[in-house]
Amino acid sequence: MYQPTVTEENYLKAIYHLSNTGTKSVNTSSIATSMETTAASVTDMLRKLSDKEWINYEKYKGVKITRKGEKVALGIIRKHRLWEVFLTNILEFEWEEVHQMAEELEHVSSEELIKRLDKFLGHPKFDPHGDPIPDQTGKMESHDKFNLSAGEPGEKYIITGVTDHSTLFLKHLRKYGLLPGVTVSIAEIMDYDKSMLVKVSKDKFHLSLEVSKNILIKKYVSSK
Amino acid sequence: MYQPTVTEENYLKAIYHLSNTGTKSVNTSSIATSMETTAASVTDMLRKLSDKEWINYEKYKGVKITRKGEKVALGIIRKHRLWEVFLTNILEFEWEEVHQMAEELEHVSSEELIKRLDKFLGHPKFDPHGDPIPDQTGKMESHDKFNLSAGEPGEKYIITGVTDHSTLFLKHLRKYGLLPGVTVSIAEIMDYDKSMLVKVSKDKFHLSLEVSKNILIKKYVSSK
DNA sequence: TTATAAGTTTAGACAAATCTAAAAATAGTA
DNA sequence: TACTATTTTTAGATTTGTCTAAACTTATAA
Repeated sequence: MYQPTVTEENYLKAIYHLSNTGTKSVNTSSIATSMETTAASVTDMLRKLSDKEWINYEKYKGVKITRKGEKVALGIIRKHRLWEVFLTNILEFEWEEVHQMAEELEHVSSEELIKRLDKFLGHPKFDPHGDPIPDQTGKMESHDKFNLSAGEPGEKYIITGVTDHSTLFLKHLRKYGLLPGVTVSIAEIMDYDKSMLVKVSKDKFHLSLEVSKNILIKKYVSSK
Repeated sequence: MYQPTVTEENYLKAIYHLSNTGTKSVNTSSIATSMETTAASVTDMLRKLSDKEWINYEKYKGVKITRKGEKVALGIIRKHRLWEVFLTNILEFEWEEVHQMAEELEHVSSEELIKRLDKFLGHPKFDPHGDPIPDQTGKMESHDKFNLSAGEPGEKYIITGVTDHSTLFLKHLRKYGLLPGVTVSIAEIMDYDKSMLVKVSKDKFHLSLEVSKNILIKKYVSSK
């Protein structure tokens, strides 16, 4: 068993996310893009990760994360999301401010620290952006989320998360009060540009497709 | 203005501590010892730190930290000690467990994070080991501490800190309940080996010189 | 005051993570 | 199918922080 370096942890996290989010296969250039580095650097790192059995890698054939690698990635993601909860709930940061800090805090190594932090925070199941927090074994909730852009006029939904985590987008949503847990109902969808009119408590907003595509929702059901 | 690397931060912290704690000048080998590295590595680093104006360094002449360097060091020490308070007071770690975790947390860069952590903790003036926490400008309390080994029989003192921060020593002290804030009175000092009999609330303990030398105290004065 | 010891610096090398430029392999298309 | 474009890998360098071994300074002592 090897102890991953900070860089290796970041690569594994990126590969994990690309494996689970994107539709296309995880190739060298997609990793390079997400890590903001060159394809050559990625190739070097893939060999290292493969040597340590965190990924299966064959030259020119792309990458598949192993069970071991997934365990490392989920550990980092767990830390990241727990620290995000700490930063918003305890230190009262806004949800768009916490990502960068959590990127650093996630690499603090102590397992006992994260165990106690989890307990202190009351074992939260979701981070401030609605992303599920893996438990110590790597398991996490994943209620069937779908895009607000796929919602239907007249229906009521609860916001459960976002797919764009950029500061700019999160700030934009907060302006409308469109946060996880909030109830929205779709008043109208425009045929022309697929933009929609939504009702949030007493306010009505016009959301572009660009925006609605990046909001995750679940069906509204009264009582829980 | 440069942004120090983690390694540079650790060197500056070590140099700051050697400048303020030890009696002898800060030379290459003392830094090497405290950083657990070789003299050659230290020489390389001293040139870098000097280039960035965090120290004044002349070959073969030793090192003096600059105002700028001191500011960096005090920033790290502030973070370290605030995180130690967080780990003991909020996450309920024991005082001998927190040092290693704080060594990692101190390098998390956000100034705003540390500002909010400080506020959340109630602007503590001392860490769990009794060491003063610098404020944002680098100022800190420094009430005239002295060694328990220099105390006098019949006198009453309050423990204010320790000079040995090792886990082993801290665990040892906790066994006796010898923590910062606790009142001790010296019942007797043995001529032969300078060991002492001390009273802590209702218990009496025998402390070797080795131990009493590493406990910091101040005179007891009733009411504050 | 000269010899030796102790401490410090230089020289040269290495590992990790990165880069650019060139070569090789794969994919897309006429 | 064969040519071209895209993607990926290799080769060779660079930077940071480290090392060992040798050379050099300063301190100590006969």
